[in-house]
Amino acid sequence: MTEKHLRSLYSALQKKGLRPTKQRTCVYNIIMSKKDHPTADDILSRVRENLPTISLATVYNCLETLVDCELVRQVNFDRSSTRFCPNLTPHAHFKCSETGNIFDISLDEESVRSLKAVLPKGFKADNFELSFAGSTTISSN
Amino acid sequence: MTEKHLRSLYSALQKKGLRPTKQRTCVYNIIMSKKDHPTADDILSRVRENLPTISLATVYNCLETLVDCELVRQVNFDRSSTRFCPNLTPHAHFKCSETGNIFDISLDEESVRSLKAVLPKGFKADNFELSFAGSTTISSN
DNA sequence: ATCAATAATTAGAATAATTCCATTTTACTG
DNA sequence: CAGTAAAATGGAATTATTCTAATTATTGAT
Repeated sequence: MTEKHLRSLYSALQKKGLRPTKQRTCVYNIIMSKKDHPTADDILSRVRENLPTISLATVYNCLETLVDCELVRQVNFDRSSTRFCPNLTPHAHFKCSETGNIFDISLDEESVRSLKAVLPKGFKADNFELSFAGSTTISSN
Repeated sequence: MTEKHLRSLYSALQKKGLRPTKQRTCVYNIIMSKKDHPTADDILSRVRENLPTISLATVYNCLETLVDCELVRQVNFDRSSTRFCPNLTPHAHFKCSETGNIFDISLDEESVRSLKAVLPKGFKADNFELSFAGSTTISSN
């Protein structure tokens, strides 16, 4: 599993002529190893368990690279810090107003189609973001 | 028209025991008088044409009040400054990657229903945000 | 393997948007 | 119109992020 991820990472980096440094590898592994939505700060502290001297600037650099390579996704909720998401399948997000927990809501092809169908002629979307806020009885996933 | 807005403003404020100050009134009028998506800074400079001494902090305070009273809506695109939107009907946003222009995309009831239908059992949404980024042949509205 | 060239990391300073705070001003109530 | 509570103000503080200049690591060629 980590092997598979390593290969995706290396080939995606190579495609752009970027180097597979230990910082990039570690940041990527950390994100892939837990299906949540950590902030750059969260990632910094998780990564520091393996690379105690990594800097926040590097974490930001690595994250930017990984997002550019489409290996991870960026999620924003209002003005709070950007979160990062290992889930590359089409999905929406739900944020519980009480707990702050964030859930991935998977979208089937039909939903994605009907989503994009709201756009009138003349608009071509490269990407979309759909997020909900509310309450849930689900504790976590 | 401004008369109608004034009445909505006053009654919404009254409902919460808040005072209709000239700053709040002016910020509200400015937002309602142009169907775009200004930032707090944009609003500051527009409002200063009428109230030259208003401060940015007050603009932020007024905007917070207006959002709480559900008289205007807040829109966030990634990490850029929050924008404010006079359109209270259900709609999505489209941001043109080339020009930065933001368009309201109106949603009929059916679309809103199918949007909310993506939520599994156990999730109850108070609100949602749907935004697209891409390119468009439409210049502006 | 070694070296130069280039890319990446680092720490800390800088920036941008927003919020906080202490003081002054304003609006409502009696 | 006086007193009180709310709101406005200017500036400092905060938060998330980006920039900068110096150091270190990686890669490709010898």
